[in-house]
Amino acid sequence: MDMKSVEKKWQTKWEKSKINVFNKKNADKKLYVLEMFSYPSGANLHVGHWYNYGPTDTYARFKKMQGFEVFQPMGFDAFGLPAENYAIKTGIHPKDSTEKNIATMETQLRNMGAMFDWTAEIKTCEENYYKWTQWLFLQLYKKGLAYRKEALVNWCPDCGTVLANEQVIDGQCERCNSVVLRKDMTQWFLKITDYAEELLSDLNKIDWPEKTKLMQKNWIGKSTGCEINFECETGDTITVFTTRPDTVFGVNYVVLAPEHPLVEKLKAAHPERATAIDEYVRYASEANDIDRMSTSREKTGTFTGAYAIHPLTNKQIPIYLADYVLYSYGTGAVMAVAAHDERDYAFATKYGLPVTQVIQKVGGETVLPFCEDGILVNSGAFDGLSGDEARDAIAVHLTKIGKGGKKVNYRLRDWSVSRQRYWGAPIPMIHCPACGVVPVPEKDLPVKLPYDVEFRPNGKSPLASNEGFMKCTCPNCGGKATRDPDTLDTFVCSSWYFLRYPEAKNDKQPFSKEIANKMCPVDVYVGGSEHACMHLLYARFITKALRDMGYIDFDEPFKRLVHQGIILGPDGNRMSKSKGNVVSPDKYVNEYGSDIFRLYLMFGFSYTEGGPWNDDGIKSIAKFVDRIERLVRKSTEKTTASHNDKTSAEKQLDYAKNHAIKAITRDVELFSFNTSLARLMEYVNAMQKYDADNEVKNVAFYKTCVEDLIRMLTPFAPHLSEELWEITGHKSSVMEESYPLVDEQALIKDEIEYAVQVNSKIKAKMMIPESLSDEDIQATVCAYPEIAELLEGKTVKKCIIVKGRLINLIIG
RNA sequence: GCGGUCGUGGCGGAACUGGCAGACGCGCAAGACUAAGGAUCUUGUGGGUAACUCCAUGCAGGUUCAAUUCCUGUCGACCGCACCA
Repeated sequence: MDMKSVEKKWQTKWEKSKINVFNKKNADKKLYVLEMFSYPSGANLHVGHWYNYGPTDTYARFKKMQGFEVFQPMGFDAFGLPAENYAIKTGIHPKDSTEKNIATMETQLRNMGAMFDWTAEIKTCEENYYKWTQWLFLQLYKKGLAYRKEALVNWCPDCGTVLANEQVIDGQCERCNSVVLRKDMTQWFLKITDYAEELLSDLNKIDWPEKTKLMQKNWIGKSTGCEINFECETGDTITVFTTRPDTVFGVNYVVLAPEHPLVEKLKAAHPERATAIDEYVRYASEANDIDRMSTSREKTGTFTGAYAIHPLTNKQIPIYLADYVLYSYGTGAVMAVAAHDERDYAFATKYGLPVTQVIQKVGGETVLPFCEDGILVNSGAFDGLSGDEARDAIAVHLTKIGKGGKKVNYRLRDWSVSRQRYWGAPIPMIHCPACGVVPVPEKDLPVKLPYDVEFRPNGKSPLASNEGFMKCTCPNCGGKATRDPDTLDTFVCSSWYFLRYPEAKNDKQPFSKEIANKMCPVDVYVGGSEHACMHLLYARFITKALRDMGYIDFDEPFKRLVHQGIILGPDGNRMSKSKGNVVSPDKYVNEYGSDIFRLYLMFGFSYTEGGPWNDDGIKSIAKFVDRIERLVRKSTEKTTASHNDKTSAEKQLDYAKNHAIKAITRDVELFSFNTSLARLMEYVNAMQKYDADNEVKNVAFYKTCVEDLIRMLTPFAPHLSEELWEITGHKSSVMEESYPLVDEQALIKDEIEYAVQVNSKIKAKMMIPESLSDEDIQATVCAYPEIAELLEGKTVKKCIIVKGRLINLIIG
């Protein structure tokens, strides 16, 4: 079969019949199947795209044949750094290169033959989309979920620009490998931390891979502990956070992060330490990410000269600065318990500070630092309590005396969304000298991204140098004002796109509440696991925020999530141009066609595992397809020899068919495409055997077997199946057929083969009638000559029967 | 360092809630049809052994009538987080 022309033929027919377009009339049976949209980076689809989209399309088609009204849209995550970097290198404008790439990728995606509903296409870089991304930002601002603050950003001194976190690889610039520095800049943040608890607890509600849920859980990083106040000699209070209030009697010193605001006051109170403090603060601020983040780095710090008062013992506690304490977590200050914390122990040992043991190991010698739970000692009234008891009792006591109390902290930080980059959605904010920060009125959206901009990096936002863009009037007072020169992180664009698809052309709203509630959440979302703590977390946050603002009624964007595995290069490494191990799908698609290529992707790998590319098997898939074609063509030949009853051969074939239907129906649901195809192959083998062995067939029965085969194959090889369906004399599309249902009757066998074990070793196999009771089975087995021989002179102590599988006789 | 996933033939990979390990396919071998076959079909194929049988799911133990599956330890690969108090 000439797959090229067959594919073209059916793609054209599908296009004409609008079979892939979602039919709103059937919305009550909707199933929203979504693949993560692509970034239009290169011109051609790579194996990863195919591996994501091909098998998922099979799932979608399968569900459609089961009667669901499937909505499977496709679009492009078109803003972002690669296009801009490419522009910096080549001078080709990001808009031009992106549009060109999209055009090519669209063609390739159409040639793939997936049932994407192209009427719902989205491109995030188009005005009719980013207008609503800006609208989203304004709603978050109104709700108090977007705010501005000074923060440290990644700064590449060689490129002279700010880098996104994703552009920093192991503390280095991904482009020039310079060590990235930290720089203070005023940035927009989204308050994802407001949703930390719900983002954590709602993980229980969603059908996602456990691994991904765990990654989000760790990323959110809830820790339950206690805040404790230390009165400082300056009259200020240092609040520390600890998960180990049970060790509070062992506090040897208090540590502030070098960025802590109290540092200035302490310095003023202790001029003799001013030089040392200044030096240390400078040292800490100059440390780059690699050094600062390394756990093996030697602890450093300096004494402030000041003391705090221990809230329970009233002892004087020295206050230190050290950069192993992070300003951005908790209160930016900790109580150091050298005896029971490895870091504090290392620091105390280095600076000759005392180490006070307050926890004793249960059953064994206590070796310091001892960081596990034990029994309290040297802790006044709390002596003898265990860890849990002590943590509770001490927290309660601290609350009573007003020196602290229980507290929950999260590791999750607010989401920094300002990018000093050109190719993104402009932040719809205006800076007015008189009124301050003023949001752009919604009626003025979109804030258009100008085309003529010098986007080569010079350390400032590219838009800042574009006067036409920057100059504006304040919507509040009408005076001269300037626009925010930054653009939004592209993850903002992709945090809500699934809401837009059902109404991609709506020019009045981003989406309507009614349709969003009907179409969403996404029923099955398929994409790579690398987005676990970025896109997938952001989308959950935005969904919850929109719900709280009353725009939608559901809590979670993606009900079920599946990650495809990664196809590696033939050498077992990740595909990369520099390694020269990139496999291009085009070569195979041209040679074998899109159906065979996707069949091979499904058959050759375990979908969620992926693995090294190997094309040995692709020919075998081509052979498999040939066999089916021959079988189908032969079945259409005129034959007069027929009979109407069901012989045992037909019963066997019927069994094989229904066995395959049952297994495939179960396995496709689990995204287990390789086993689904294995069952389909078994069925084809059974048909071949029947065809070869039976000159005289039950023609009517065989015809349904052939037609069911085509139906069963349709989601896996849609073009081929349409062609075969036509060959068997049908005028309609096979995609309008129902997926065959299991006839359970056909699966009932008169006799089942049992494995017979004696003392857990297999001794025989025998056929046993289905209907026998356990007693009868045992009697039958014991009477079987081979077994009876082994039983001679022994008694059967126990007989274990696993219905339909195995019998184990324990004798002695 | 912490957390997680995974180790099965020459290869890709199967094995539902513990129940006949190796489904399906590749490769390989033999045969058939052939002038020929890189086409097609048939048969065989975990390892050792002449055979009865024995040994096999990274390694070492344990639980069980029964372990690829559960538990403990250990080695290796991969992924995520990483001074989070």
